[in-house]
Amino acid sequence: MKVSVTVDLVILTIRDQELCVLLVRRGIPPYKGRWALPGGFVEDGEDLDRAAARELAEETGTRLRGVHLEQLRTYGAPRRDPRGRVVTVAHLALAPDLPSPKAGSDAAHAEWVSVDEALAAGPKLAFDHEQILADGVERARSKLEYTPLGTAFCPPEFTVGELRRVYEAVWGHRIDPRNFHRKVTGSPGFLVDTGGRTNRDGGRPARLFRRGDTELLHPPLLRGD
Amino acid sequence: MKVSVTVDLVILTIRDQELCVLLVRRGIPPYKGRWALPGGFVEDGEDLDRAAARELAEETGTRLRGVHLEQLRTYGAPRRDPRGRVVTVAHLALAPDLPSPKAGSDAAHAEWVSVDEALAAGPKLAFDHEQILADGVERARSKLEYTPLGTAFCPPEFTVGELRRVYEAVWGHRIDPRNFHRKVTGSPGFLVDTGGRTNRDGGRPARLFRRGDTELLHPPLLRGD
DNA sequence: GCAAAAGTGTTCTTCGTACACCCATGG
DNA sequence: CCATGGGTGTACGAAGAACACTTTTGC
Repeated sequence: MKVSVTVDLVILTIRDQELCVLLVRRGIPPYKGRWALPGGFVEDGEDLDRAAARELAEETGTRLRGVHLEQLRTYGAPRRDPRGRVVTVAHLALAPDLPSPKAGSDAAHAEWVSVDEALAAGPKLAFDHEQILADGVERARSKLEYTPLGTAFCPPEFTVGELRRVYEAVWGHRIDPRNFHRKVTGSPGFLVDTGGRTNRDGGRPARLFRRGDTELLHPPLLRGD
Repeated sequence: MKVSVTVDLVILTIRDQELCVLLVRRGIPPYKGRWALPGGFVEDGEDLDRAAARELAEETGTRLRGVHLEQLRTYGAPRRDPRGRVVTVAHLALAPDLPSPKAGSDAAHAEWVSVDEALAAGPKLAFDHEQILADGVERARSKLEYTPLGTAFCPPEFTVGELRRVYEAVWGHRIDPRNFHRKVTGSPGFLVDTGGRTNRDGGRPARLFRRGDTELLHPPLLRGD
């Protein structure tokens, strides 16, 4: 049996201290007028990860510098798309706060929406995208515990305070700044001190860091909620 | 673009203190004579999880009592199957030690193979099944840390010592029996004391337990390797 | 009695949490 | 001066690691 295969993207970022997802407004049926996750068909001869990267670049209008992209899960319920059998390989992307999609670009129809708002009661999202978004958010929350992926939400150079506010936005609660500082600076391979300083956050100037090369955190940060 | 979609299964169990995977010997090209993961095409109107459950039942010849089944990852490199574009949704199953596949049954061609042997150097497996198996084993190892899924390898009633030997087989190293005992019996919702006892393991009779209803372990067991 | 496995107690150390306190800037 | 955020020190308690020790069976 032959089916169509698409990739759908859960692209997360932090804007104004809130976890946000990139959504597009559907212009044609089915689900016309509803929000949907960006995505598209896998092309001939194209690997899944490659298709996801292509869609990500098209929708955000950026190169993939510093953006984390991974496969999330595949959704293939028989009637998830009323037009026919479509299996979608969902991917999760974590991106720094990108400039808003510009009018006139490919991504003009895309908008950042607060995750809380997108998942609020009521069928706001097309297809099974509410489930996909919820799975993506849960994956992101849990990956921040045992990987250094919080840095994927930050610009190339960032302060410990900025990184902490990322974790606070994703997990939805306050973290003790003193203990967080000790934890991340003491975790080998997590952060690299650039030697630079900034006072853009106010108060005493803070050290600037780049992400380190570790993939896993030992011991993990704890959500503690 | 239309493609074929299959489900492939990484079915793990413990036999003779070793982590084993169920493999089938391919009788037709491509990769004729090589080992492969069991699997098959997703049928019309069939959900992915349902297809995986059907294949699992067919290959093991058992109902799904106590067997854990979850989606693993999707593999869709353009040339992973020389016959054409095939995307496979791999699933991971953890099963208690099942009776050996009987001659004459659907699963007569299937055999339990040690994971170490299946992943040893040299191209023993068909397609990209070596990668899929490696991903499945890694998923299983890591899930045993923070979920009570070690019990999925055990019969309905089991002793703490039997459960410990499961962890030792999966992680490949010894665990202190005294600390392990305290850890699992003290973890709320992990184990339920049936009141029964057995001396099938020799030595002092051990309490028999059933799995509890928790899905997550707080705090996790640690691999510590 | 001896071997083997179950189960308990104790000690040491590591690590998370809470919070007092000092530092360096802007206004 | 004060407010704001950066960064360090310390004390308490929970949990992991190591291991001595007792219990209950089979042989």
